[in-house]
Amino acid sequence: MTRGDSTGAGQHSGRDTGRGTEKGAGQGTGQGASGEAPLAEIAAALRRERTRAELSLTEVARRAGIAKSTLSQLEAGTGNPSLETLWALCVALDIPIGRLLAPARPSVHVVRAGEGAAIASSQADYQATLLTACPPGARRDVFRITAEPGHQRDSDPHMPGVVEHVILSTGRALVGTTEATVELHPGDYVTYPADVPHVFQALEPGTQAVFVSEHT
Amino acid sequence: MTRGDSTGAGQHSGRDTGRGTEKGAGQGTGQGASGEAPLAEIAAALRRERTRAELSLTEVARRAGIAKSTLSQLEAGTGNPSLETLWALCVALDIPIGRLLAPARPSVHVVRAGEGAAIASSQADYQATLLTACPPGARRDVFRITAEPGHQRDSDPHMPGVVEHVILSTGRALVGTTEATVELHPGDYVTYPADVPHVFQALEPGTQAVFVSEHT
DNA sequence: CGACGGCGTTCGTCAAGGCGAACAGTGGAC
DNA sequence: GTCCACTGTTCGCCTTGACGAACGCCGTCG
Repeated sequence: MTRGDSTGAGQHSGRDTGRGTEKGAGQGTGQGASGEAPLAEIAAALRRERTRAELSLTEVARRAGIAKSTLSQLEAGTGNPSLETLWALCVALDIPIGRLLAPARPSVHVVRAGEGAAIASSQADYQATLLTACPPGARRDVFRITAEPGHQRDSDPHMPGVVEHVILSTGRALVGTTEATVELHPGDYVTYPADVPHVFQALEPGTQAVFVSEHT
Repeated sequence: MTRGDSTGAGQHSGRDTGRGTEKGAGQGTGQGASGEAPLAEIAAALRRERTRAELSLTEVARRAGIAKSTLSQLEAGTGNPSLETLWALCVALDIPIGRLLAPARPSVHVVRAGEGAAIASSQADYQATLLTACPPGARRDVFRITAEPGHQRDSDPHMPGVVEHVILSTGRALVGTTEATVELHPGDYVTYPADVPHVFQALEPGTQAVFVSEHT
């Protein structure tokens, strides 16, 4: 790995040349585009999923058709698996690849009005901000929401993997998970996992928002 | 993998498996096929995302800190990238890693698309209106838009099948195809095909809208 | 007790992934 | 026209991932 640069053993992948760029990491909920190889996370996830399935390392290796030594090293955080290896493991564990690579990310991510990577336009009086890109295969339904203050609308957790997005149009509202609620002002954007309890509470009369629900 | 031993799967020597490319199959079931080699898909996704970002192969390779030869081979469908390589590419392209590895998931989930426009809420002071349901497999990117009146923003046709949605938050705007333009007021929603010339023209200062781009 | 079968780890070996250099095409500047 | 900067591709070389075998470690059976 990392032929030219950095340490040989280098966990840290070195090739973060692009690191410099780091444009606000648009991405919204993305996996945080952290620059280092997710070796440790892979290792942890691998072991986690394996124990969850109550399988032995040997058994998983056998099912995946890879050497157990390889799997052992992987779970130890050593090594840098190839795509085929990863794929085989995911099939063996019957999990989507993303489960290994996209660690649970229960954070609420806000893009304030005026924040976010603005996409340059040839016409200066037009601005577009990418709030979140869409993972392929995902389903996204778009709602318009009108809410009045007073009660607080609690939602029970939806199916795992559901993510919700809210862009406040007018008024004010408290939005987010019950543990991490944010006050939104017009133009603000927030996204949060919806497979945990979450809330939408209008703070002003005539509060309106655009609501996007994303089912994986 | 697909070494000598193995049980069942993966006879092909792996690498050229994908030659077929473009298996329409995938989609719904995700990786259910347990078939090998998301190679072709990686290759396609890689090139797709790269062109989407309007970057050259050389540039992406440079940002990722990998040899352009490697990237070239990857986009050609040859090779079996390591995790570090994949990760570096994802960082360089500023996309979540799952975007490359696609297939969503296994769970059979019911699609209740297009059911009922207005969704009743248990709390009367909360209203949600379903503007549009999402066709499975579609990709939707969500933008926030700020526009000032004056010029008219014309857009050239995008790729076939692209559909755009606009929900106006504040102000007024003319939106739609060049042949059928509509004036939007706050709360209004419009959708139109974007594979023909279309337009977004703010009519009031500080016009804001939520913009959803849908690639099939 | 020793033998067996399970586990996960470590050790050489070999092929394959990744690298850099050299390669062919393209478009613009002069 | 040549030169230059750039694209993406194809070639040897070499590091490194993946392999199988051997290892040490428990339980359990004979």
